[in-house]
Parts: sequence; C-alpha cells; structure tokens
Amino acid sequence: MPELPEVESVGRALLTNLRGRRLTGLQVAFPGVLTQTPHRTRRALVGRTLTGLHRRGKYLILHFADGGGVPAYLMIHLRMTGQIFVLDGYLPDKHVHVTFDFDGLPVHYRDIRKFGRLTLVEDGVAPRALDHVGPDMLEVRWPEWRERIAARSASVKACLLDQGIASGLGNIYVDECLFLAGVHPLARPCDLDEADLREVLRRAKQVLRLAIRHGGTTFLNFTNFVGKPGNFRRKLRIYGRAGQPCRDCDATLQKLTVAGRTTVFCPRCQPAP
DNA sequence: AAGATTACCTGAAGGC
DNA sequence: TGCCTTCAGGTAATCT
Repeated sequence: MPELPEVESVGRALLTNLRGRRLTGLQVAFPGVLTQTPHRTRRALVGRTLTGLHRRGKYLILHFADGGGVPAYLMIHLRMTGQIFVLDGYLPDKHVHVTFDFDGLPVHYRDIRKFGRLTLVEDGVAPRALDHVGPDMLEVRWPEWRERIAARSASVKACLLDQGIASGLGNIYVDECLFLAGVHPLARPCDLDEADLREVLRRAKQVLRLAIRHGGTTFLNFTNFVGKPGNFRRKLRIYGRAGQPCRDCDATLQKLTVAGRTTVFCPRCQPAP
C-alpha cells in the first residue's frame, strides 16, 4: 500500500531514469485509470520531454515540456495497488493499464484494483489540481501543525489519515507514528496537550524518513521502480502484529477499528484517553 | 459542517 | 477441482 515513503521511492527512481527523456508513445489498455481520453492524453504528452517531477503527499507530478509552450503535467496517484516500473523483458499482464514509451524504454503502470489515477493537467498550473490536498507531512512545522489539528475533535488517527490536514500518512505509518508517540489512536487532538501534538508530528516525520531510507514498506504488493520490494517491513513496530507482544513493554498488542481501518496499538504504551 | 460511513475494485485466505 | 465470506485500505461521494 503506497504511502509517502513508497511514493517518494518511486519518484526518485523515475526522475533518475527518465529525466531528459522524450515520451514517444503511450499505450492504453484500460482507459479507466486516465482522467482524459487516451487520444487527448497522447496529444498532450507524446513528443514532450520529461523535465522534472515533484511529490506532495502521495501524489507524484510529472513535468512535461516541449521546449517553448505551456508545460503539461501528469499527476499520478497509486492509491492501493498502483505500481510504476521498468523491467527488462517484462511481458505486460492483464493488470498493466498504461505503458509509456520513453524513446525505447517501456515504463509500465500496473494496478490490480484499478483505484489509481493518472490525471492530465494541461493548463500549466498543476498545483491547482491539488488544492484539496494539505501540505506534505515532511514539510509541516509545529505552528502550522498546531493550527491545523489542535482544535479537531475526530480521533487523532482519523486526523492523521485526513490528507487535507497534512498529506502522506496512510494506515501503516499512522499506527507506527502513534505507537512511537505513545498516543492512543482514539485520543482527540482537542483533548491532547501541546507536548503530545508536537510529539505526534515529530514521530510522524521520523517514521517517514526512516521508511524512505529503507526504500518503503512492502506488505502486499508494493515494488519500487525496478520491481524490488521495500525493506521497511521488518522495522514495523506494531502494524500487522495484533496479538503479539509489544517490543517495548511485552503487553499484548490489541486491535480495533478506528476511522474504518484496522488499528493496532499497545494498551500499556498508548493509554486510553 | 465536521465527522462517520460507504462505494469503488480484485485477490488472498479461511471455513465447509 | 468449489463456493462463499471476509479482509485489505486511499480517496471521493454520500450520509447524519
């Protein structure tokens, strides 16, 4: 399940391998993952050069220029099962929906559950399409964090999953973050003191940076640009470990549903609000 | 009007 | 070599 670190990992590889390359073709097997028709997408992008890329939360924004006019952008969100990769001798299966031809180098978009989207932005203002997305979690500083979250009365877990408050965390890293911060997932930000809110932000950034260094987490089917799984899974402190002992205090980790998601926490390290 | 719930998809896993 | 149910979780749309 790609969250910020997995998207970052894919983005870095895309930039390294494709910057300066010209898009010479675009094959679309399943148009549903595109926000515009294959014809329009092709017309907007084919012939242009990939000149840059940036990431906000779980979104990747690819910059395409043609040496003069208004640049075009392709915003990519992998949602649950999206993958972008290059593999030597790879034969696309039924889950490969789009293949980019970068001057002879095939780049595949594969997505088993078809939740992901490739959004074409032609007017040169890609950020406007991200207006509903909050700042990247790694960019948020304490004063902004306090302003955005302190008054909330939803569970802190729901707030961390809300990409409009800050973007990048998903279910795995939210649980890791709250465990490290010693904060119960059902606690409400409006009831927490500033030290706890500060700690939640600090731990969120810490776990994201650590996961980036390890190439992300592979739980089901995340693979990086060259088809390799991430290495962070063995570092996970509690995600997927309900019923097992806490690595810090030996208490039995518990499971409950918060904000509609499976949630694991330590009843001793994260006392009930 | 914020917070909660459901729809979108497919595949894996478990019960019988 | 089956059938059915449940689960996985990011986001948009829909509810209360």
